[in-house]
Amino acid sequence: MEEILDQTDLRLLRLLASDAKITTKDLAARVNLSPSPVFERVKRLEAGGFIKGYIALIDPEKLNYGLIVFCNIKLKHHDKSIGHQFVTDIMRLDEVVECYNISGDYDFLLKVYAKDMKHYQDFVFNKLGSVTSIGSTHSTFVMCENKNTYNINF
Amino acid sequence: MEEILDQTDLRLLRLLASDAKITTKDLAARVNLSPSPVFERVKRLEAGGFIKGYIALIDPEKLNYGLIVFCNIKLKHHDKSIGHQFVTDIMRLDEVVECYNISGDYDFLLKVYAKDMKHYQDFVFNKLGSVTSIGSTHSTFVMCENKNTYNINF
DNA sequence: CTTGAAAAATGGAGGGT
DNA sequence: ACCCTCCATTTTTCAAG
Repeated sequence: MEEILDQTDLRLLRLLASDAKITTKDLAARVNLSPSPVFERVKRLEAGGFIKGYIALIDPEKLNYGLIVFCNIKLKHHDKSIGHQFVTDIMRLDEVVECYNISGDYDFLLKVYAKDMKHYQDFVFNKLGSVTSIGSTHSTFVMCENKNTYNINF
Repeated sequence: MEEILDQTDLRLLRLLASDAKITTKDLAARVNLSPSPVFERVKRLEAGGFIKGYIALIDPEKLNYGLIVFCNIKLKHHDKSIGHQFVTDIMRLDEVVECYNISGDYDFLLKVYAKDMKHYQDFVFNKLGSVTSIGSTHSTFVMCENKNTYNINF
């Protein structure tokens, strides 16, 4: 697999990044090629890992998940097994949509979706509360999501 | 538009949330229906705003964007026009993929993708540096992305 | 919801520059 | 190596019941 992308490949990635449902035919028209080479290029981009997958974006608010919280977490100790156990425990929690190991005062940053403050309180007390590797937490509440592109802008 | 979803609708949303390319035929098999009603349900979910769109997930690392930074921002002043100007300015920056108005010590939280530390430094000095509404910033660097589901888990 | 059928897209064969 | 033009197969899409 040759890992060099030309400008056409990049344009295809940008088009697919904003609309996974665009047809090969339309893609072809946008990059001034016929469908066949475009089809092959897209397959190459998929096989090469440039495209990790195609997903539908679901509106959380429509499903009554209106609250986004960034939850900073400090572990009790910093050995490898505790960190691994924490990640394993966190992976199971549906409310947690993202988890990052971070620099700074805290060890992990979670992005959490909750229905409301009551739900979030329940999440912190009952779910995070039973993750024994956690030392302390600090929650930052989102008042407004101003921008989310879901992909890098390259 | 009836805003009540049954279990079949929820299953369709979950299936599409993880794979936008699944065919109506396969969807139908998964929910034990024929393609036609599934097709109609999906159109209803799209029209009703439950599905906001379909996107390809691009691997940032493959495009040499290996650095994720959460950048906390404090504004100089807190009037409406300054906040609005800040959001407008931030929307233009390609490196910023997400922007949230948050509670706590800082006013905004940005998720930023950069090629490397040098690129991020340039972003902070040259791009954020020219956004005059910014008072101060605090950067948190991601060492490892442990989880990202890209959607709520409902 | 089902059947059924027209319109469109996919995915590949074969050939050209 | 890359692209094109067909074309069979599959899928989408929308009637009518």
